[in-house]
Amino acid sequence: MIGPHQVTIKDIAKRLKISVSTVSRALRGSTDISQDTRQLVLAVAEELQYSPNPIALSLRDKKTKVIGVIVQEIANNYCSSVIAGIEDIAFKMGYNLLISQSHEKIDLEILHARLLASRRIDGLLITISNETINTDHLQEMIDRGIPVVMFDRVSDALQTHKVVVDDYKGAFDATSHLIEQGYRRIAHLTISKQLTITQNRLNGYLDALKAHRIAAKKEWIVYCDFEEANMKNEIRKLMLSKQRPNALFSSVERLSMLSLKLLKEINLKIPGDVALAGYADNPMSPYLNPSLTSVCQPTFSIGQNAAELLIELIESKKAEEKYTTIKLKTTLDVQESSLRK
Amino acid sequence: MIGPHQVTIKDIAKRLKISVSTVSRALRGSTDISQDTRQLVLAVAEELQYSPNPIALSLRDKKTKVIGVIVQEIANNYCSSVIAGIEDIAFKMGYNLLISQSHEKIDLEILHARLLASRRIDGLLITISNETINTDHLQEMIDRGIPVVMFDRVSDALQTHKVVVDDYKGAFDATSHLIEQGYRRIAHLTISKQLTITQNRLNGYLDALKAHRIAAKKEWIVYCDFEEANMKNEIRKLMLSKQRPNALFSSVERLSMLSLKLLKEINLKIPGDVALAGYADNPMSPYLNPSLTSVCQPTFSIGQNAAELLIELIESKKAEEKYTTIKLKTTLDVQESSLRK
DNA sequence: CTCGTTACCGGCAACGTTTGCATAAAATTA
DNA sequence: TAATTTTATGCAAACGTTGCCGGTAACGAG
Repeated sequence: MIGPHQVTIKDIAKRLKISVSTVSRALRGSTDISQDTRQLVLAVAEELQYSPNPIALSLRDKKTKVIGVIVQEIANNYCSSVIAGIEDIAFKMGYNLLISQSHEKIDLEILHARLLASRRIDGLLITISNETINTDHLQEMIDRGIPVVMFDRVSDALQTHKVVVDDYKGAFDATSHLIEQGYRRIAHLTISKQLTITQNRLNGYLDALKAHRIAAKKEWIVYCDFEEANMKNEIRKLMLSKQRPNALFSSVERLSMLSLKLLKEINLKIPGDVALAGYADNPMSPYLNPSLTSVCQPTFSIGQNAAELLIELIESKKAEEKYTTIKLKTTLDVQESSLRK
Repeated sequence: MIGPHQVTIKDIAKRLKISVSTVSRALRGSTDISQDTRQLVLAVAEELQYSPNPIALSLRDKKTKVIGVIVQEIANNYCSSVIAGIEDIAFKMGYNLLISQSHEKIDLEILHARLLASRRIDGLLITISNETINTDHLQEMIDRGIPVVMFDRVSDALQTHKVVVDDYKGAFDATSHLIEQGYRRIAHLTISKQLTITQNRLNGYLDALKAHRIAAKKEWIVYCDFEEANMKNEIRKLMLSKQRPNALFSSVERLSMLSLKLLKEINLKIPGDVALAGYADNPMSPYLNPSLTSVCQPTFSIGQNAAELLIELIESKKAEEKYTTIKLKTTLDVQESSLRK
């Protein structure tokens, strides 16, 4: 086994009996150097398989070429697909990714933000946890000079670039579709009240009802937390109530999937007894039983856009005075679960 | 906006008019310091929100507390779930993750390995691409002092810790199950010949046939590459042949899913015309139409085990002389797609 | 009163790299 | 040939941190 010594600029210098500064200049192509020595240095560097130590560079330049990413769960179709989009751009621009999970907990989100900051990341991409109301920890990042770009679950409280989808329209279209298929007793399954994203989806749902002169019912707007047991309970309670709805529109993938599971468990026919439509990012949705009508998000593109905005922010020295919010389109993939009864 | 100056040990020293070494000692709890100054330093550190610069530490200690991970695709149920397991352990042990994708290309795999090495990662976790035969690039890592642990797709060529599932048994059980359900004309869909993992699965399939005195047919062992079009073509060719099989056992998730899609497209009933069983890591498999009989892998646990082995390797100074291979169990989840005809 | 011990603290070097400044040699000009 | 410019190189500092070495008081013992 060869010694694990990483070859440095000093090794090259020693070998050629010249100074490290000369080697450095030769390597980075300064004009201030003779052709002869440049060739020599390059040759030895090649021979020794020299690669510059980014740690040393980081210490000097206070740039790490690393982007932090905080998501709720890596093992989640939406998140992993967005990350793939982020990685696509980051790799092309010479950045690496440091990925952390908040597991939907504000405490973990804050902890990881601090941890990433202490790692001296150049910028942060984040979709906030469902517990997150206060965004001081993110403002703190920005104040420390670490730009932040939000995607998916964003917060109005924070002034920065954001990448979202048109949540309102996605919900409006899905609900309208259910109505057009003849369903008028439509319930809405959703999560935490404080997220902008779920508020927008709720509004899309409500406005679609209103547009078709259907009165909304308070009992049919069901808030769940992220526990699977709780979600199932809420859905069960709703579906066993006297005045039960004949269609469900769910605002997040987990609720869409759990509805499908639970309705089968309690022997309700889909769409015979209850129609189903919801946000979902599972590529297998069209192959479920029944195939699931879903609002599809351009996840890869969301990641790409967010990464591009962030890197722009990182590399432009001047402080940004104008922040933009990119709003991408969703598509409604109509399948069996929402067809006319 | 506050200046983006990161507070250092020097700031504390200057504030208290003491030397940096004293501050350092106070911070890291050396006994060689008076209680008074220690308290003072701690107080100022708290007030200034000091956090040690890991870059500087890395430069000194040649340890980055960063683990590199190379997978084929992040946006893949198997990979993202393994990564979640890795992250679980890594976080607890104070490590961060640098994640790269090979996209099933050996060139990208080599490139990313080198890139991660130049980032001075403390260790590497990898599942190799389907193009990877030669593992010199990984041996190179080990020679440079960066321990490597392989998971899922491992290589016999490399001497190191490995974490796999019992591929042979998973395939044997699934094939046996199909036979017991009355199917005897069973084809096997798989990918690149050179992967140990697919070889083992192939052997499990073959031995299950042999155990039931069924002759294997060469034409029914179908190798596909990773192009969706190619996969579909191969399956179509197989299913439109004169002597077509009445059951398919696929060795990877993508093939399982694509079979299901394609068979529906060409109007073959599952399991009426063709039964289906295969490796799959999609939590929604039981809710597909038809629900899919699948070999399930303990993905999260694979990640945890791999991370534990790697960190052990990193933190034990002594060179390892014995490498272990952890083999985890799979479970066969029987669903509609493989039921008796 | 002197010597040795102890407790506490500062200085310096090192990790790998870049860069401004100084300097020597070479080339150019007067 | 002397003066000046150009070219090529070396030196040292800096980034933030730790560890070794050395030094200075205060203190107790003889």
